[in-house]
Amino acid sequence: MRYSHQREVIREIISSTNSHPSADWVYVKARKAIPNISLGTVYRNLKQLTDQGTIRVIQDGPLTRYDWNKEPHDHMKCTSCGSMVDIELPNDDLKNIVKSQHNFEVSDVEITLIGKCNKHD
Amino acid sequence: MRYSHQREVIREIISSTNSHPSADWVYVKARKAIPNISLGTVYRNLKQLTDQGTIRVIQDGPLTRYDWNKEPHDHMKCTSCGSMVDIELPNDDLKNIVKSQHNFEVSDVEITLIGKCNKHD
DNA sequence: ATTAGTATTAGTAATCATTACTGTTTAAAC
DNA sequence: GTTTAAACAGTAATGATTACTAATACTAAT
Repeated sequence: MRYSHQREVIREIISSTNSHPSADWVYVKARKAIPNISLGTVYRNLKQLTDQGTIRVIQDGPLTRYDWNKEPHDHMKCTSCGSMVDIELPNDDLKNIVKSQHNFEVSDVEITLIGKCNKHD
Repeated sequence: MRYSHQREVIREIISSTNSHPSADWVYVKARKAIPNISLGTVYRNLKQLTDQGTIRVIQDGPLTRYDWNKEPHDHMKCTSCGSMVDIELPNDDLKNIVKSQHNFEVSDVEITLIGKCNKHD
């Protein structure tokens, strides 16, 4: 893939946060570096970066978010503050269950825990 | 909530399938019973049925689907045929991990297994 | 360094799913 | 039957995403 300044800026924006930003959030940030960048450019590059495995997509209900952390991990979503936090959970047991009981070959496990984080005790 | 023929038809359509249909799929089906039913009516009633707990929403990537099965359960999504199949998985271990390690009070656990189902060996 | 070729861009229009609005219809309480 | 508010059909509006197009800018070959 050919170098582009816009893509590099977008990649850096996503790499610099743990907040799993949406396309629009990236767009607002990107405009501070490149004021006339186009929203279409943001979407196109997010797709390219996803396709080449540089970032990954996570789905938060109907909202699409992006994540630089490609290590296998899951998420906790807080219903009070809306934040989505990374967490590592074991899932070998789950894989084995579906493999043995349903003959379903698992390539990926997505776990989201919904609840209240420790800020809202 | 007041009775409505439209809502009853929509509820029956969802209850009659395990395919976790989208709003549009329900709309197409509903028009066979009520040819001039409005898409807005479908959405409004899907929301009402969800709010009153008669059906539940499941998120398939950016696509919103509906499910009559309110028992706690998870889903297997086949990357070959796109089907989404119900499965019951234990998740007490996961709840305990996040409770003890992150002080995160879990109200709901959503697990989606992505892979190939037994039709595509 | 210049050129040529093509990927990428900005800007805008189009699409898709969903929600909001508005005047009309209808369930159901009196 | 009359009344009243909820629900409706039809349509417009919204928000996220994708598609289009002419101009721009990397990059490899000259």
